[in-house]
Amino acid sequence: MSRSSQTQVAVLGGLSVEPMTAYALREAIRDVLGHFWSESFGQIYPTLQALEDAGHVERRGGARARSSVFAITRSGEARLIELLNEPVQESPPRNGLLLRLFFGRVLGRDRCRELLQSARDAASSQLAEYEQLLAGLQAAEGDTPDWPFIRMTVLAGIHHARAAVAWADECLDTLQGEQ
Amino acid sequence: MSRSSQTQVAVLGGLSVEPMTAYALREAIRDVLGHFWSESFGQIYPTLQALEDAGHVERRGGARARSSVFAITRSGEARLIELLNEPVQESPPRNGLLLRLFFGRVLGRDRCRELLQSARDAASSQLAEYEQLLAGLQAAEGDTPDWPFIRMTVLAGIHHARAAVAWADECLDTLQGEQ
DNA sequence: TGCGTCATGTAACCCGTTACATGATTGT
DNA sequence: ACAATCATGTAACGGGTTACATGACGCA
Repeated sequence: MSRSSQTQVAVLGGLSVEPMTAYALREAIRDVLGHFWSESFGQIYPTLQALEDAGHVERRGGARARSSVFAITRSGEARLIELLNEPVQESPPRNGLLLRLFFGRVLGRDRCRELLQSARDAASSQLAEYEQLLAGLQAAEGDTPDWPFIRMTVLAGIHHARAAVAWADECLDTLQGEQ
Repeated sequence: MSRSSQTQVAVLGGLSVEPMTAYALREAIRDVLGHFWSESFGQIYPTLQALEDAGHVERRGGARARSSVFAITRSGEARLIELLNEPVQESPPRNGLLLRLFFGRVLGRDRCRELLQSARDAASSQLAEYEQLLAGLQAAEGDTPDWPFIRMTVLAGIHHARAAVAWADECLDTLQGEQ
């Protein structure tokens, strides 16, 4: 049951690290989970409201304060565990780059080469970014109990980026011929 | 300009291969582009209607026939090229598996291991599937001008699946310790 | 005095899926 | 005759983004 609110996972998870305002929560999600998750204000505020109504989070600093800090409650922690245990549901695939390449005959070889090259460049610089991030986080969080799990998410980015670079190179090779 | 209708690319692209009914188009998209793209009936029918109104496709077999075949027109081909040349816009990331792993401390080591193992299994069998698909397509389409481009999309799947397996293995290693 | 950032929310909109209603064709 | 599949569409709904409206606080 429970209507898919994966948003609740991000929100409750964020608050499980430390209490914060909705605004700070959004920044945390953007900055920390940004590589594999995103939420907008339009989702966060209503979700927090719903979670408060359900008693899963509590508002500190006055119900009508200009700046209210939210904290996760006991029942919120239980709810988070429940949600984390629900089966992972992935969204239908929609890869604009592959869609374009598939119709490459129509698009033209040159334009395909350009697309591949810029995909390669993007993946390559992202790879460098992730590697730096990993080193930085290792220094900052290396001792916390969260570290092994944080590391996994960055590793996923690294593996993915490496694969993208190798793929683009292989494709560029096959398009190398004249004409 | 032009509101993002990536759906139009899939539809016009499909019809650029050969004329077909809306129903067949949906099957083609599911079976052929399925690894990286998806469209539902609720998208395809209105899109075809809009494209017909714009003169980009034409309906053959009677306007009110029970089974009308759509064909791309000259202006539709131009439109397709135009759309293919628009910048690739990717949707915001939303990876449910990484979201769960990130909060692995809350989820628990055992459950994380399970998630990783089933992700590994899925990727591994997908890899085998892609490799078989590549061989099959090579035999069937190896001589067509579309082949190099079709191949690229399958290669992307292969690289991605291999990376997923390697990543899951690496993560499982770090979680191997007792406790 | 005024700018930038922190902060809270809402409303409009868009994209897309699911479910439903309907009926023709084909094979057994 | 009937079941399965081909075929066409629509309506309801849900999830999510963007843009907008509003205002406090700190600082230069």
